[in-house]
Amino acid sequence: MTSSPCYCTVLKAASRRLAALYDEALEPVGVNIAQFSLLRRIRRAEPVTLTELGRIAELDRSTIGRNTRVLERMGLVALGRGADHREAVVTLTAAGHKALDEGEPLWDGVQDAIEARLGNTGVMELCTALQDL
Amino acid sequence: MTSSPCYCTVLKAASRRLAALYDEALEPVGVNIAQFSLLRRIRRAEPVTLTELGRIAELDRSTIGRNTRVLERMGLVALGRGADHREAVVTLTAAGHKALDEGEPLWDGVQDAIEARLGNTGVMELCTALQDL
DNA sequence: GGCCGGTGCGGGCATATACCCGGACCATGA
DNA sequence: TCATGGTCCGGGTATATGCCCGCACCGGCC
Repeated sequence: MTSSPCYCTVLKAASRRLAALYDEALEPVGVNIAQFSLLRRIRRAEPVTLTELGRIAELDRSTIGRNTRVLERMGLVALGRGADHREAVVTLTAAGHKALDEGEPLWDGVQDAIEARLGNTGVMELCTALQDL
Repeated sequence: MTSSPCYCTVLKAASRRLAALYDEALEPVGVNIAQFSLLRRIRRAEPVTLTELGRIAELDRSTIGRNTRVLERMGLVALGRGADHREAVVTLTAAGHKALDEGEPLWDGVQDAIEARLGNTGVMELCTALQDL
């Protein structure tokens, strides 16, 4: 057997390269891909608690809390308390919706570029493999 | 067109899951997969400067500098100055070699598990796609 | 020999990420 | 009612990552 590459390292490197692509495209909107993705998840689940958001995004709850607070400082989301006073409830602000609307076409551009580079089968295979990981 | 998933987000999530796998396996050695991977790169290129290491690992030079300093604090690598007094030269310590030797079989185990899960074609397709990104 | 552009490093700043812990709150059972 | 266990959040700590800036050093050119 020839020595295989470290799948984790290869994945991380590709992840960083890809993130840089998206970040550059989203630069005019003032958010990075992690923030944009989080905004989209919030829009889909809104109103949503931090714990639920963490579950959806497969992120540690404390990570979600911190990332959400960054969006709050940016004025893109609002944090409030739910009926259950333990829960922190997240909702999008008008500026948050605007950022999503402005970012969407830019994001689409990157998605299209990637699909063009990998081809339909390539994309399909990639998604299948990532899902199995 | 059905809406496609954000390739970057999917990739990052898979990357985190995978890292957790490797980290758990390497736990007895006391290093995480990022550190283990960096140690392997150092062993392959040793003696090597930080800038060169960053180029190899596709990481920002300041990132490599910091990560290497963590390994230095752990006693796994030694940092010195080269003939060119601007350069910081990295070499493995005995403890660094030991960590690599101990980690290798654990790392192999995770690699094998992944190959078993994806199958030969799956792994091949994944690597091809990641390379093209 | 001294100036000057180029190169390499480290520090500052910001975000992303995870683990652990303590405090607040809720619901249930005694 | 109230004690108990479970849930949720936030803060502390540590690593990972990138960008920018200033400092030190090197080599070539005058």
